[in-house]
Amino acid sequence: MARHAQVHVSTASRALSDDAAGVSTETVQRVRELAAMLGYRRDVGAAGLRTGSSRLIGVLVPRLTDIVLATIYESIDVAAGAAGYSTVVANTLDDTDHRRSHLDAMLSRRIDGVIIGDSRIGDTAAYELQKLGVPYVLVMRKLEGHLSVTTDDFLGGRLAAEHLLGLGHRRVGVIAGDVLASTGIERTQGFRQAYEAAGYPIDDRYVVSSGFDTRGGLAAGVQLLNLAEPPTAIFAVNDFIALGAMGAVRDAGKRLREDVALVGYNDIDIAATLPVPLTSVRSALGDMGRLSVEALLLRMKGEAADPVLLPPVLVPRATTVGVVG
Amino acid sequence: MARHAQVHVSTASRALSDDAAGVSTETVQRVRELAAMLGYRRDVGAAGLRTGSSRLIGVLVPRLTDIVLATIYESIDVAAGAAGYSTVVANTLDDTDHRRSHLDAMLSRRIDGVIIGDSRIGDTAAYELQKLGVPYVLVMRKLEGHLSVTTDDFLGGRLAAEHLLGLGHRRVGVIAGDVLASTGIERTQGFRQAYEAAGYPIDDRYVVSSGFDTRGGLAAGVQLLNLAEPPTAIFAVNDFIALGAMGAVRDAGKRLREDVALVGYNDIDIAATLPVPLTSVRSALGDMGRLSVEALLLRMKGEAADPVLLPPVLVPRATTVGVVG
DNA sequence: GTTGTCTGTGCAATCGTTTGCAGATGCTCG
DNA sequence: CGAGCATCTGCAAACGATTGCACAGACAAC
Repeated sequence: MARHAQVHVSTASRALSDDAAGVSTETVQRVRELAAMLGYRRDVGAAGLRTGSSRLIGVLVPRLTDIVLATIYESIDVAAGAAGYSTVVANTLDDTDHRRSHLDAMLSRRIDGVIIGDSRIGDTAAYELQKLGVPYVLVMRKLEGHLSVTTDDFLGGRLAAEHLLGLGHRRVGVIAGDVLASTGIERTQGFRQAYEAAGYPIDDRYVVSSGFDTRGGLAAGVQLLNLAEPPTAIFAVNDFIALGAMGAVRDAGKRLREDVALVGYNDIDIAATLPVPLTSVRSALGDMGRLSVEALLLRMKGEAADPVLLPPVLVPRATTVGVVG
Repeated sequence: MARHAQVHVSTASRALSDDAAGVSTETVQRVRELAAMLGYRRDVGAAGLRTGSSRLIGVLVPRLTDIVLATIYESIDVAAGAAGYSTVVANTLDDTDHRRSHLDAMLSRRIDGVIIGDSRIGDTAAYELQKLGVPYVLVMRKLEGHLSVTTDDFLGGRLAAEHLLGLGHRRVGVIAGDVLASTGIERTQGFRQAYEAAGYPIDDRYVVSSGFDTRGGLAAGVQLLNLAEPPTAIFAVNDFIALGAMGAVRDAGKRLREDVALVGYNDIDIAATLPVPLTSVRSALGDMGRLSVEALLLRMKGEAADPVLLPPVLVPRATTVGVVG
């Protein structure tokens, strides 16, 4: 241990701490130099034992292979790092057992707070944390009664609907994602209500649920295109689903836009460079991550934080319009 | 603390430990029941303080938004979890400062081992860990003199070359990725050597480096297609680069396959469902993650582990062949 | 010269575990 | 019935840091 090196005992702790109050400048300097020379590293775990804070934030996501969540996690990690916290992330695969065991592991490490990115209707994780008194914030997906930082999914769905309505599409389909995730639910609701308000209510057969990945989009796309009167446009509640739907359109021998228009959601990087660039509703993923950390830090200080609802924007591309604006 | 609840003192520790030797079955049962009732959770950090093991494995990746690395990380986390370890992942963005600070944070948490997925030529992280005596394994990218688990990138490059040679392409371009990453280097070398062996050496102007993302692929693609005699086929050393190149082909008003054939690398999920499905060299990403954990666990036990070189397979699709086999 | 204030340092307890050692209890065997 | 042994439990010392408190010394004021 560095402290036993040359100098005194545990005055070193004070010397190495941020404010270093009550220690002579001279001593501080000497201790710090020695620490640097010896390659001394404070043991965060041991410090946490005493201070009660692990300086660790847990992040729950469905899957990191979903670029959307990976992007959010990246921004969370950056923001947390800037505040002096490390993050631990867990893939819960939208599965109760995985969530349980990962959350348990996090609590065993005396996590200081949790950012939940995988909540679903009926989910108990948030309630449990509430009961345990562990600060938490929901991100991306919301849940009634819990603080969340999300985009305005309802509005996003409406934007997609207005875009397609403006292009003259009357018979449209929706690939709605997970029926228990607020994102899929609200985007679908916003979309349907806009169509209904315009006088073209969408039949339930034209709304199919799916996984949030390419595979799910493919299957759902096939199902929609196999209807007796297939839709002339499809709204996919996320870009991966849209990519899968592209595969379905191709397999059905149809052309994107001319035969079937397609709108995705989130506007991930690759949407713009695809052979047929994808129209998508853009959400500010990085902001979401950053703001969720800010909200969590407030909660960890015991202060109140307000829910956040970021406004989405539709980016028109070749899957819906001929000439890109 | 649960132990002070009803029962004895720290016999509880023994009762809760895995083998529970030297404790009566009766006591074990009683303690465990009580622990369950009280929702007691062992503090891993405090235990680590005593035992010297944090049961934490650090993982260094360039970016999690790169699906390839996210996939590897997922499998690492699963394999580590099965062995009773948690993982912490860090985005180093292929940047020295980020790597330094993240590695420092990990060492401060007394990490038990590190899996390095972002090594580049000239990188010191591996040497530093070696010097500190912290077990580590390289994954995905190799580095001379360090244990690694990778796919046979040289062979993968050769497979791509043989495929294009077989289709009659003589003037080809390569988008080589990061010049300091072994993946890009070896895939490019394998590809070039196969072409050279076939009697069609590739001019340096037809080999351009790039970032490993869509953006980089787009820029490099534009550069290749702007050559006086543009290539009839392009080998991109990863699928995201290939996606970017697709954008370049589209922007140049050319058709995929007919005008410019395209081969990617890694065969990520979306490659198959694109409007024009992408020919790609598949590597067993999940296996790579799992095997890297196995190798690391061996090293952590002080045993020797052998380097692993997984064989890639080429999957032909519409960007190179008319009818998909 | 005594008292008081202030600054800088050291002491020791504490956080939640694990673990070597010793003590207690009950059993077996001679 | 006593010695010896096995089995179970408790004690206490670590692990590496933080922090309230007390103490030492310097200096000023009265």
